[in-house]
This record gives sequence, structure tokens and C-alpha cells, in this order.
Amino acid sequence: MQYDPASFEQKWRDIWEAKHLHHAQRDDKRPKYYCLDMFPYPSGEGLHVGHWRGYVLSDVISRYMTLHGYQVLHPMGWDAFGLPAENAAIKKGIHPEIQTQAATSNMRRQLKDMGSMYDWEREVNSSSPEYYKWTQWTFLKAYEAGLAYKKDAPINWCPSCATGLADEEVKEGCCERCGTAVTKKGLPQWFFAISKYAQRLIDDLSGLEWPEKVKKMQIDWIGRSEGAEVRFGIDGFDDSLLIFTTRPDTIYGASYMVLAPEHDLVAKITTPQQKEEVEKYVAYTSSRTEVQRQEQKEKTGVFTGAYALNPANGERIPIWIADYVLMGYGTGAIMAVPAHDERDWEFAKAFNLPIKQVIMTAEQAQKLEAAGIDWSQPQEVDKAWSEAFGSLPYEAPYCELGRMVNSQEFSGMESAVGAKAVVAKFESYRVGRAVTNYRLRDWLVSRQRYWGAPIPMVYCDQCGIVPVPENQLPVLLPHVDSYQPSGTGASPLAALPEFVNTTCPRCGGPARRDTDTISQWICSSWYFLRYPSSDCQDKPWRREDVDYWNPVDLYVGGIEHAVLHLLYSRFYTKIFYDLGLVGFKEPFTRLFNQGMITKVGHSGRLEKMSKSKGNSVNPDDLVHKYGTDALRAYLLFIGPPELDAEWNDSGIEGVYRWIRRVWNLITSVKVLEGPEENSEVLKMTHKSIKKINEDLTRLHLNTVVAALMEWANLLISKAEKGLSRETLETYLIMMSPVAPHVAEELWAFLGHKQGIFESRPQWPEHEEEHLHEEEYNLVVQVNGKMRELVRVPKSLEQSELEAIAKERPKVASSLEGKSLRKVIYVPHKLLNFVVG
RNA sequence: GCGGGAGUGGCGGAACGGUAGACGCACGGGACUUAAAAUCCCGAGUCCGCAAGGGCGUGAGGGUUCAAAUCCCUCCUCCCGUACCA
Repeated sequence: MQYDPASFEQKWRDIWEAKHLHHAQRDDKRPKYYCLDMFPYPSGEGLHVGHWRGYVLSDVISRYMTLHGYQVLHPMGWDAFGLPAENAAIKKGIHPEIQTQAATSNMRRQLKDMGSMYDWEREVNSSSPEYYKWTQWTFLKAYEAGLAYKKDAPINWCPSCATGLADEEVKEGCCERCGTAVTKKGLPQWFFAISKYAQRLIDDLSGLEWPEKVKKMQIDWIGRSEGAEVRFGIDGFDDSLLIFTTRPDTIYGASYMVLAPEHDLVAKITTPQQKEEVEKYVAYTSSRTEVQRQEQKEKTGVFTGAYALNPANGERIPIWIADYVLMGYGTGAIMAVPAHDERDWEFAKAFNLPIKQVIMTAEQAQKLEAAGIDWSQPQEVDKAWSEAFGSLPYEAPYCELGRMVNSQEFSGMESAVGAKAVVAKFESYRVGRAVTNYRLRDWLVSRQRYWGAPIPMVYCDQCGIVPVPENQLPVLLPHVDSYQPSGTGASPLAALPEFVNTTCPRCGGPARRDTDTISQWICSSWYFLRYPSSDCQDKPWRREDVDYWNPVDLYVGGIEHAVLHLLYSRFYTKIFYDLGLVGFKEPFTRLFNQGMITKVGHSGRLEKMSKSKGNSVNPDDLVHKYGTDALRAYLLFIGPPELDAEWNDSGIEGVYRWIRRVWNLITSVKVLEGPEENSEVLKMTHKSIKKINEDLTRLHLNTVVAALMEWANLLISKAEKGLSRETLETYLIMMSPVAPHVAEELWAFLGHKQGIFESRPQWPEHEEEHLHEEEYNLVVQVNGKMRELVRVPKSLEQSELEAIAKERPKVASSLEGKSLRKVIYVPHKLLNFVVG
């Protein structure tokens, strides 16, 4: 009997499917386990082995949990709406709908060939009306909750993709999808108020079993910073200028102010003499892309001619505009303290503005301290500092915290204390207050593209913005032949009068539909709630279904979604929680990011596998040559699953040989009934069970395969007189999550009528008694260097062991002529003679 | 700049502070074969040595410890994230 995977792999997949073994049902007897893969977008290029890595991992865990007594939900679907799918369609000149269908059926076939236990009866497709009806419904829910609003503002615009982008979709000033430099464009757009959830999105991370790296990326993205808002008067105007600072303790060092060029006050306060120059600068900055702005090293800016009044000391300081101050953060205006801020320093140097030190350097404070200064006497502090350091050159900004100086009654205070005192004073005069700012900005969700769910909103001249009533959903995406983006900012749907023109749901009068589509990130922000209720017609989900299955117990996918999808899904879940639609605040309890599979591509460098880079390996060919089980096992064996791994064409040979050796063993060994007699086999079996169970839980799947190999090697070496049925069956059960087809086939070979995944035999647990040994290898060291390995009975005491060890030739020669200083004894492990 | 991760044989990688290199790939030798492939067995970090044996070894340099790949400090290289956020 030759190992020929092609002769039986498909058979087992058919059996699993025919018996609906992977169709998870709510079940009160078994505990539930929801194991989810990030659903892929249907690409015409299909799957390469890099995609498989995460899918194999989640499948091994799903199968392990199934055999471990859990009811496992392991679904799969298609993130079919959105730019990736649409761009692929445009490139090929095929309508996205047709292209999506072709791609999903090919990829579904590939996924099935892998033998994953997906519950295909729960498959979802975000581009189907049955699904996007509910995507639109979630949009309406966000609107009802007051979290969706329309705003006409300059947005991130990708000229190549011809659509607006959320901040999260802009990487280093470029479109995350296509790499084109992002520009600004003024368009009325829908936003979701994710910034209102900033603090909760930080706080709730603490309870999640996620990689620290991802948590940190989210925290950094949300960007909390504590400080104060302070109101500066404007000389000659009633208006005032509100700024945000994290360093109120430096306010006595403010020597000028800066407004973002887009700031509302710019036009108003600019003096006639400065008008021309200011307008020129505003026009210049608005014409520049984010990339150009970031690449520029030198600071630029223009004086407005106006002056602000520092509420701390009444000083009259000039107001400038400069593009290093961003309109989107804080109040779009700052007080500049060049002595204690690197950017302000550079600007002040460039434009020759005054620099006034108000925080002592650590060194200065130390010297004054040593001289016995009394920090509680502000005037003395100022005097002493000025005498000691006042005339010295100040060569670089000092941005650390420190003792305040030249700050009136606050001089001598530590920054942290002084900052609070300054804010308290401002609060009492009503010119300032403590404020916490977040970098996270509201989520732009309108897309000027065809391939998405139409935004379910209507504009009526009488009633204004009117949401489409739930009973009129879905707003169907019309099938059109011309779906190319217009590039003007208008969606392709705007060119379809029959789509645009409608009646107002409120007054019945003529009205127009919103012609933008919903960002596909929204489609994927709730799909994990749909699987449990995928058959539900009248609701997006049944409460009892999500209460049973959700949250997801293990979520597997790439790190590239660390801020995008994962942040959005968490936000969406919180909206639903607040609306009482779900009973949990976080969607994914445990997250695992698998590493990339890399290979040398066209560029000559190691790169993430992809067809365009010329380093793609097609799993279909490997399945044909080695069988699915070998490929699954190799993708686990290739390395620690969380790290990147380089594809090696001959690496799969090793796991293929392992599976074939197991095949040859079981199909040829004499099967002994009754308990295992061979003590070495028994010991190895229990040692392996222990190791494999531990490593499965820790997701160390590479060493799970290694342990299975070692175990098999031992069984093969002891097979001459036969092996017990129990040993062989234990092996097959433990092998089955990794290599389910061959495990099933060999299980049947041993005479079982029902397969492993049908009968779900007891998952093996090790028994300590079999690991117990009478003897062990004692490591004997001299000065920490291993000299001998001695086989000794466990019962011996230290003194007896020392005597035995000293007689061993290598130990004896190492000890000769030296005095024994001490002996370290680790029971049942080692003996270390320390000599001098 | 800042933050995070990684550096172990020819290669992928193992290793609760306690036998470094498990498991595999590639390689060498042997068996089988007319021959090759496949398979099976054996070998193998490196240096010296016929061998027995010994020295050196986990990016570099220090430190803690009876004992360090593992803990601490300094530095180097690579990868990832982020970037004028006041």
C-alpha cells in the first residue's frame, strides 16, 4: 500500500460535508468556541501559500477544540465590496459583480481543497443585497445614535483611486491601497464620530488577549495627550485665540503664536500690510500634498501683523501662520515656546524670533540645589538663576521637564506641579482649563466609488437629510455598464438619474439619493456578528445567536489590520453595545497575527509573497504533488507562526516523508490488542501528548509538528514486534488536527466505521505515572562546565551522588589538585562542583 | 528622531537560568539497484587530534550568577510601525 493522498483526500472532504460535521449549531451541552479568520477579498489571482498560513493555523485550532469537546464555529466569507475587488475588476475589464463571482468560486474551491472545517452553510458575501441591506441598517443605527454626520470639509483624496480616504487609510501621506500621494479636496462627506469613543477604545484594550504590539499601535493611533487650552487675547480685537498646550508650565516662555494657515482667524486679524504675503502663503500651503509637506525640512511661515496678549504676563507677542501647525489637531493654534520645543526653536531661529528660557536644565537646577537654594522663594530663584546662568548662551532647546524660572510666582516649581498651578490660576480667571486631546479623528466613511453599498440617505428640499426607512432597505446598487470612477469627486452613481431621483420618505416630495457608497471597512466591521445568524431574514442578527457565539474566541489574521479593521470593528461593537443590540463591548477576545510567508521576488529581495512581485507559490501545484496534509503540515513546520518565514521549495519534502513514514508504519505494523506493553513506547507517547497539548494551547504549532515527527520516529524504531492499537490510535487522533485526511484514512484502516471527526474520540491527555522514571541522567559539572552524564537511580541522595560523580574519570581529572569550594545540587537534575 | 521585534550550524529553526543546536532541509558515507531515482541505515557546530580527548562557540563588548542563548548595561546590524500631534 503506497501513500497516495490523491486517492483519498477528496473522499474525506466529501464525507465531512455530507455529514454536515462542520455545521455548528447552538448546543447547550458542549461549550462553544468561535474561531474566526479575517475574511479575504475575492481576488482573481486566487490564494497563494502565504494566505494559507493563517487559515491552516485557525483550522488546526478549530479541529483541536472540536476533539477537545467544544462546539466550534469556524466560518468563512467574502469581503467582496470595496476598492481591492473593484480595482481588480477594472483592470481586467470585467464587471465587479462577475469578477467577484468568478473569484469567490475559485477561492472557495481552493479553501475546500485545503480541508479546512469551514461551515460553508454560513458563508457570507458582503456584496450580496441580503448582506449589505444590513450594512446599510448599521449606518442608520449609527445615525440614530447621533454618531453619523455629514460635513463639508477638506478630506484626504486619492487622485488615482478617485475617492476620499479615512485617516487610517493614509500611510506616510500616501494612499494605503495604491501608494499615490494623497491630496486635499473639499467635499461634503459622511463621518462617524469615532473620536467620541477614543477613551473607551484605549481603556477596553486592557482586557484583551492581543499581541502587545497591536494594542500599542492602537493606543498610539488614538494618541491621547493631556494638557490645557488657554485663551490669548488679540491686541485690537474682541476675538481671542484659543490654543492647546501640553506644557502650561512653559507659558512664560511663549515668544510668539502660530496659527495653522487654514485657521478661521487668519483672514480677520491679518493687517493690510501683511495681507498679500499671508494670502500667498495660505494658497501655497493648500496646494501642497501631505508628502511634500512632510519632506520639507525647513520651517516656513509668515507674520500676520497681529499681536496676541499672553494671559500669564500680559506680554504682547506676534502672531504668525505656519504649516507646521496642523488645523486638525487641538485648536489649530499654538503658543510657541522656542526655548523648550524643538519645532518652535527651529522656527524662531529661522525667523529670528526671541527665545526665552523658563525651564532650568537639570544641570542648572542641580547647581542651584547644591548652593542651597530655597525653591519656595520665586524671586530668589529668579535672581539666583539669572546671576548664575542668565548671561550664558543657550544653544539648544531643553524639552525635558524641570524647575520653572522667570515665571513670576511659579518660579522654583517642578514642571508637573507648576503646570497644574498655572492651569488652576487660568481656570479661576476663566482663560484656560485642563483638556485631554486625542489624535484620533472622525472616520470618513463616504466613498465616491461604484462597488459598495449605497449610503441609505435621501436629500429633500423640504425635509433636508432623511434616512431611508428600514423597511425600504436595501437601497440596491444598480447594475451599470459604466462603473469607472469619475475623478471629479462625484460617484458613478450620480450619473444615473433613475437612481438619484426618488421621493422623500418623510414628505413624499421629490428628493435625491446620496450617491456615494459606504466604505468597505464598514462591511467588515460587523461580519463576525452575521455568521451566527447568517440565515436570518428579518434582522442582521438574532440576539440569542450572538449571545451564544460572540465574542470571537480566537481571531486570526494579518498585522496589516492592526489599526484599520480592528479599530473600526471595536468601535462598531461599542455602538451596538450602547444601543443594547449586543451584550459585549469587545468583538475579539484573543487575536493572533500570523507572520508573512516571504520569498525572493523580481526585486532580488525577500518580500511578502504576491503574484505581482513574482514570488507567488501556488498551493494547487503542491497539493497535486504532495497532498493537502503535507502542505498544511509544512506551513506549520516552517517556523514560529507569529514570525515571518521564508518559503523553501524543498522544505515540504521533509513533512511529506514524515506523513509517508506514518502511513507505512500503520499500514504494515502488527497491531496488538490490549494495553501497550513496550515501556519506551508508552513513555514516549505520554511525553508527546504532554508536549503537543502544551504547544497547541500556546499556538507553538511548529514544535507540535516536530513532536509528532519525533514520536513517529520512535514508534517506527520500536515497531518490529508490533505496537498496540491504543498507541497507534492515540497517535492518529493527535495527528488529525494537522493532517486530517491521512489521519482519517488510517483510522479507517485500523477498522473504524466512523471517522475521527464524526465520532470525536476522547482527546488524549497524558498520565504522569507513565512519565515517571526510576532513573535519570545526572548532569555533572565542574565550575559550570558539563563533564559527565551519569545514569543514576532517582532514590540517591546528594552525598551518594557526589561520591559516584567524583569517581567518573573526567570529573576526577578536573578535580585533581584543586580544592573543592562548594557543591551545587539541583535535585534530579545536576551536580556542580565549584573548585578553586 | 521616537516606539516595537529580531540576530543561534551551510539553511529553516529547538532549548521552565541548568547536557546549546531538538525536529527538518541541504550535505557526506553506506545498504538496495546493472545504473539512477526513491527508500532505509549511519555521520555531521567549529578548531586541534589517527584516536581517546580537549579548546572555542548563540551579533560585539561588559556585568550579575555555582551556572547565561535566556537576566542587567553599552554598542552594532536587519525588519516592522510611526512621524512637525504642540
